[in-house]
Amino acid sequence: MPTLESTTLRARLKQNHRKLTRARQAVLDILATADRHLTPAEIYRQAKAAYPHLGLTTVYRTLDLLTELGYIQRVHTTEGCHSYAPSAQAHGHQLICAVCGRTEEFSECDLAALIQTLQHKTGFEINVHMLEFVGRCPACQAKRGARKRGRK
Amino acid sequence: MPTLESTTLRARLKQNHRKLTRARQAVLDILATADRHLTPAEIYRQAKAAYPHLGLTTVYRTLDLLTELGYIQRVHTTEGCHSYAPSAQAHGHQLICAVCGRTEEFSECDLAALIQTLQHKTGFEINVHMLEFVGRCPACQAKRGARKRGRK
DNA sequence: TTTTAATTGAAAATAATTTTCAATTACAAA
DNA sequence: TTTGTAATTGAAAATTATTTTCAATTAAAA
Repeated sequence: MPTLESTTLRARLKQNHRKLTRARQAVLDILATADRHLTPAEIYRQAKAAYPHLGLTTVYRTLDLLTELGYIQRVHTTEGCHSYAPSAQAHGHQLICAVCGRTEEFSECDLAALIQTLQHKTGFEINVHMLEFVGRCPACQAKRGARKRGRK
Repeated sequence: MPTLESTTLRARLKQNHRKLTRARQAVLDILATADRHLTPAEIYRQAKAAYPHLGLTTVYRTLDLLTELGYIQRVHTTEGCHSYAPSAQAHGHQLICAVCGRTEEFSECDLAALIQTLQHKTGFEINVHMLEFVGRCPACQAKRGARKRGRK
């Protein structure tokens, strides 16, 4: 189970003859402490504050790398899939707050029975699944009061 | 439950003071008969064959419209979310073939228990969920023989 | 028909992402 | 430590995807 800690990452990189550079470190630091999903542009802006020499191209490249290694993952929303969040667990399921964008991971998902049924019914061989829940985090519920109140 | 049939669509559009134009019809026809997810560019190319006057801008606009009305839906894959498939069912869960891109819908998904548990554990209020399975459709399994054979 | 608001497509504008390439840097080996 | 080298970088250019603008057209209500 990969974490965003850099000692672990350094070792993982070494295996692949890759380096832990200041640029990568800066991108990593932002995502490691983020509790919401961030777009490449947001990550760039924040990481550049800590390491002003950073370029946007490198952010894109680093995001690809960290995704490949499983340290982070893309977050899908109804609008699109242009932001990233750390993936602490291997499984990578997400709870996403529609109000503030905060993401939280969970790993328990008992889909085995459903997968069995679907494989039988459709003949598909199922290898991967993606499961995300969207709603409101506790903080955002508190902020705006009870559901359905104050429409628009 | 909306279908891609145009009489139904015409009525839906009329409610909103909108028109069923030849351009919209052309886009619709492509998606209605598609059994795999298609990008805006692919839809444009195919629909233009039937209606050469069609413009790409209109394809984008029509995709937005049909999505709003629930006739089609965006398909999310690990690479991105830039393609669309008809959504016959209200619920909109998908089975996606990683080889040929074919999509099939299913509606049964018993997530109630999981949602309960997660709401309890995390305090999130869950409103929406997205569930997709990726694997190989029957045809693609047949084509390449048993799993794991012929690596690369 | 006639009228009118909705819709269109071409072109331009914008936004997002990738490629190119010479300069720099992390790190293994001496 | 220094040194050699492959990996990495950032700026700029190129590419791709999407949206906006706007005058002309069209579907459908009257």
